[in-house]
Amino acid sequence: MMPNAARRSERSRTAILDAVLALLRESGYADLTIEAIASRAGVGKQTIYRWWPGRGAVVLDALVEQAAAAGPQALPDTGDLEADLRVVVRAIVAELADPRLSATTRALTIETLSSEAFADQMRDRMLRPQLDTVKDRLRSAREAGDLRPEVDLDQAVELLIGPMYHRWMMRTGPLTEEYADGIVDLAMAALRPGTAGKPRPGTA
Amino acid sequence: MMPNAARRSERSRTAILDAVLALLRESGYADLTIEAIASRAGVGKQTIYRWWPGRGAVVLDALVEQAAAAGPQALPDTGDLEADLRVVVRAIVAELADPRLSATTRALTIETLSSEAFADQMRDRMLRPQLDTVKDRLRSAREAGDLRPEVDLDQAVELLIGPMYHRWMMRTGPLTEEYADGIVDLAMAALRPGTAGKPRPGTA
Amino acid sequence: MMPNAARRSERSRTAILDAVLALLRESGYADLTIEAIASRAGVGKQTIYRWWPGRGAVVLDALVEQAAAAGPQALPDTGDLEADLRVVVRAIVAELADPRLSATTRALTIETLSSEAFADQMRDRMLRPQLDTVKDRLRSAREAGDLRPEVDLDQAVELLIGPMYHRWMMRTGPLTEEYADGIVDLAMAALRPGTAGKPRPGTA
Amino acid sequence: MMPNAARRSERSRTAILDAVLALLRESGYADLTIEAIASRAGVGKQTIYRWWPGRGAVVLDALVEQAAAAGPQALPDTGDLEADLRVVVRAIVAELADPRLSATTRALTIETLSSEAFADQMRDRMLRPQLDTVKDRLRSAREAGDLRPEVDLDQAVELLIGPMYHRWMMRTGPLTEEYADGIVDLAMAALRPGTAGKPRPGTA
DNA sequence: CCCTAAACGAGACGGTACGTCACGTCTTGGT
DNA sequence: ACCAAGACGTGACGTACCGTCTCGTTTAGGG
Repeated sequence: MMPNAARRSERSRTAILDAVLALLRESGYADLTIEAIASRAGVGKQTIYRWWPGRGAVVLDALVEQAAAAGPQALPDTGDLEADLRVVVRAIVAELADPRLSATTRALTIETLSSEAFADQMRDRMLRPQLDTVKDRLRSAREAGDLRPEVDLDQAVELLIGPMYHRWMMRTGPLTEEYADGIVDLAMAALRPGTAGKPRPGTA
Repeated sequence: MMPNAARRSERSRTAILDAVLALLRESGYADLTIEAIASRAGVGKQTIYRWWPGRGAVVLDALVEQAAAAGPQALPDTGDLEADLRVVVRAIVAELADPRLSATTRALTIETLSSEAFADQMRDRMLRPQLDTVKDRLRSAREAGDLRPEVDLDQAVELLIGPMYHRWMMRTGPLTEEYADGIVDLAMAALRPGTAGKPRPGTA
Repeated sequence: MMPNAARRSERSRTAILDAVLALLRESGYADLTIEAIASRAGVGKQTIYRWWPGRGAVVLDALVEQAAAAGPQALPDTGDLEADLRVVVRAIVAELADPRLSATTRALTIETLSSEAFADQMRDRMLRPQLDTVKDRLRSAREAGDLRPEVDLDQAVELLIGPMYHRWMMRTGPLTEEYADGIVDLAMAALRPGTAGKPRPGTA
Repeated sequence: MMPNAARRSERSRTAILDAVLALLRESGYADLTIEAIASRAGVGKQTIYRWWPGRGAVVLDALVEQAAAAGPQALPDTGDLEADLRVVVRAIVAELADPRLSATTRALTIETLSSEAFADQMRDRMLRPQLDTVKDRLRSAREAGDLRPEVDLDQAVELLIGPMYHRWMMRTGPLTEEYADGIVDLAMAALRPGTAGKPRPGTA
């Protein structure tokens, strides 16, 4: 019933994942059918269904593989938090602004919205590693006293990331370097210690 | 070639949009086929294809109609910016946390990611009106001196909205009232005047 | 309920019948839809349905009109039966051999096979007049003693006509002048008096 | 592009042809849709379209199969040509007179008139085998001296068959046993040797 | 000569069937 | 045994016409 993973053909596995990346690049997620993958990979459809539950899973594997091949991208830690964040945020904005590069992100997001099971996989295998690099940098900043100690690090990461993705998805504005810097400015204002976290009782 | 809108049957239009809402409620976006809509509405498929280019467009119309029927929801302006924002943000978080309510948002987001044409429609007809209510509140806050005057209002809105949507989509954490308040705290810290905008040269 | 024939638009009637003939000539019976006729004639579909029960009836009217316009074609009566028959048979074979001319016959035959009501109309309004000219010639031949008196004239006509139509429909052989003459030879052998009608009792 | 006939499912093929025959029996050719066949056969539409170009072709196969199953019907050769022909002609007339039996012939004739490709198939696979049995009998009659040697056998066959089909299609008269005998009488008069083939110069 | 009821063009409508596409499963050699 | 190849049942797609049903707009005859 369950296939024997030991006998799995590495040739097929690689051909399939390569085909997925090629087709994503060429035609976009909407035209990415299982039959197209099988045909492009020179593989039987059953060989795909044997090892993956569906389209989303194959795509995720393909992209994780791709990310792994690119090697782990570390975050600079120059001691200057704002400068370091500027680097990441600019990089992400640049990637989202490039239709070629963001096509895969688009695909993953669609699948994430379509399937809870996929969403969990996606989060743990693709997203979390990326977010954690930022989170680690913020943690070291907190230890250095560059961060208000009471802020939740996860929320802080999302404060940086969320607005960019929102603008990218909804096309509510340009994705430029100036925009990236604006994001960092706002985020730094929110995170920098100097400001009283909650001067609520009697401000005005 | 182009159908004559003057002769359009209001009965059919209404039946179709109602059917879409009913089916969305009952079965979700994945099971929402044109044939199911036509059948449920007691309408020929051609009548759908005559007036809408595809599934996404019908759904968008249905939801816009629904939103319009609910009447324009204004934002409170009590004079206390933070309190007012807390109301909206909590409301949005609550809606996203409810699987029933957020199903349609999920559908629209998928369609937005799938089609540029749809994305533009979606932005202008659904999203912008909602974002503008927040933007208006921020503008009045700026005039009241409750906002650093140099912040871009669009970026400020996205600073509030983006993180929530990101967490909702990527399931990176709980969508609770505490979380909503955390968002508002961070955003207020970023926007509140007291803080120097860019104390970059020589941080502390 | 029933339309008032007195108010009927002659312009429309003519345009419709002309459109039928034009479309039959250009595209054949299979592509002859009511919508195509209406569009070509610059007429509303309802105007067709108001005056005719269906496609077959319009086509029949169009072809009857066409035949009437061509005027009544008489059969020669030179006194030489065989020669006279040769003229008709050759003419019919020539018409059937021409794809252009036989297209309408093809259309009528299809409709005849499809609808009994149409078959009766077709027989009485198109076919009978043609067959009767042959039958009349045979009758005068009988009176002249050129025909075995006991043969049934209807069967005799069909003996001439039937084989041609069969070969035309089923494409069992060429439709040439030699073939036409062969038909006439056989038929004359069957009809000519000299032969004993039924020499059955003791022939061999 | 072309399906691999070796992998074809015999089960499906049989179910489809059986469904065609059943539906033809029950509802006639006009109601015989591909969807009805697929549904009745418990088969996907694509399985029909994979192996046949259209409705006519499936029907032809079904009827050829049916005819083959019934076994090859030979023609009697009692030595008495007229008696033997009377048997076939009466049988054909009887079949044409029965609306149930002739419905399929009607269907095939419509399709034959509609498509040249079908016409060729129809002729070679259904009609020719039937006509050849008659032709064979006539050939043996010629060798026995019961036939004028100069008559073309194909024309002779059509002389027998054509009139019947014409009367059946055009409903120009009753299809009775008397009629069948009349056909045979006329045909025998045309074919029997005693008569001079062409006494044309100087008739009498 | 005008008025009004009809017939008209246009085409939207609820349907049915079309022929195609991709799904996920099943089957058949081949290696 | 796993594989490529691809046939299979399923179901939705978007299109073409069906015959019916409004819509204004001619248009022709009876007052």
